[in-house]
Amino acid sequence: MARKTGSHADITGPRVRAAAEHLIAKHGFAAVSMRQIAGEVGLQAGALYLYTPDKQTLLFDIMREHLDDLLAAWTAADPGGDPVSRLEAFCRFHIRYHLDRQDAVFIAYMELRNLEPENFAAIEARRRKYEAVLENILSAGQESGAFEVPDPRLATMAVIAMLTGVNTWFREGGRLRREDVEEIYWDLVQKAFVTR
Amino acid sequence: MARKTGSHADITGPRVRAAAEHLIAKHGFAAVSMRQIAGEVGLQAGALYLYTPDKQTLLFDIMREHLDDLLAAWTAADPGGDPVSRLEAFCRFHIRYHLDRQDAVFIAYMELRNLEPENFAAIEARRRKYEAVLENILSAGQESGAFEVPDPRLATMAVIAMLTGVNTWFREGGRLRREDVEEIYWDLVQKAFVTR
DNA sequence: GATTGAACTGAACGATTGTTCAGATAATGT
DNA sequence: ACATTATCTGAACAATCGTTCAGTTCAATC
Repeated sequence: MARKTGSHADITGPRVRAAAEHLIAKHGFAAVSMRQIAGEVGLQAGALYLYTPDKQTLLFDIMREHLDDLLAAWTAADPGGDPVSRLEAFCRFHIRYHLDRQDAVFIAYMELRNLEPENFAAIEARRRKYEAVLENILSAGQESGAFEVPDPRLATMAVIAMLTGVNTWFREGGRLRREDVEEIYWDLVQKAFVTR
Repeated sequence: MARKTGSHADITGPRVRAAAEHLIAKHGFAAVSMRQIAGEVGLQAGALYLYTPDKQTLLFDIMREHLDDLLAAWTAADPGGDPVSRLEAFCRFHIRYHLDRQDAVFIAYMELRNLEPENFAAIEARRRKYEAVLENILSAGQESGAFEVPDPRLATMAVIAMLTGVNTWFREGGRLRREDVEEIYWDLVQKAFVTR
């Protein structure tokens, strides 16, 4: 038997990607087998190779797409204008976007060491690009006098780590809603940097 | 051949632990084989089972010891007294201690999902104990009026994520010394919480 | 100097890994 | 109705996995 009614590559491809993303986020790249991924989609392992050249590329594509989407989404969300409102927009955007894609975020942070050197470099370049967004906002605010930022590079890493950390504890339906979290974190960031 | 001159379990045991810690931090638990660990120590894989009942326990012991040491070290470092100086001490302690044990920290954060449920619960309990330390300091400061902390639980997670994040970018011999990092982070935390 | 026992080797085990591929199937185009 | 082709199976591959264990070796003990 083969080819169930109405099944097509356009459907199976994304399903493979989604199953891989879910399983890798849950158990880790090295701990997930091609057979597990195939099983989740209802396929035999061999069929996966119609949709990816190998396991490594499957991981790389997940991470690359995540970071490309992230950069594109910020470009669309960036309000421009003064550093203060841009910083607020960035904080709220970062929390919201990352909470919406927990699996991909987790993978992009945890599986870096499973990337081959060439792929690692490609992912790191994109991450630095995203970090540069925040660093530029902080530096601009520092120069305009709107912020007091002793070390923009360090502050960038501190804020990103803090905001991304939300993913480790936030649970839907818990004590706080997303909007509450956004609000409190922005309050912290604003107290730490915005001049009064 | 077997048993090289002067080699004893008291020496080999810690060497196995150290090799495992180093390799797991670098490549991930699932990606490291018992043969690799043994090779790093100059043993055959079978010899490892004189020092650990199985691979899972090797991982668990590394994480458990790390968190037990962390809790003991804070107990020794806690200056007591007013919330402000305790918060400062905690921030500096956390950065210093984590920078000194990058491999163990990395493992304790990244390999949670490779723990069997029972072991996971034991590790999580210790982590919550450590988080409670900071939450208690923040709550005490909030009540005494020394701090303005809108949500102590969230603030705890935010600060720990921010401080632990240092490990992802700090490099010995880089632009900043450890003392500089301590200073700047404490400045951020103090601005965010301490009442003026 | 013989005996003991801790420390380790080396080979083996069944299971599982990523990947390949010839062949089977069913939807589509003619 | 037939041929084509995209899609998938099922079996096979060499390699590697964690773990076990009978046997070897050397240091300490008597």
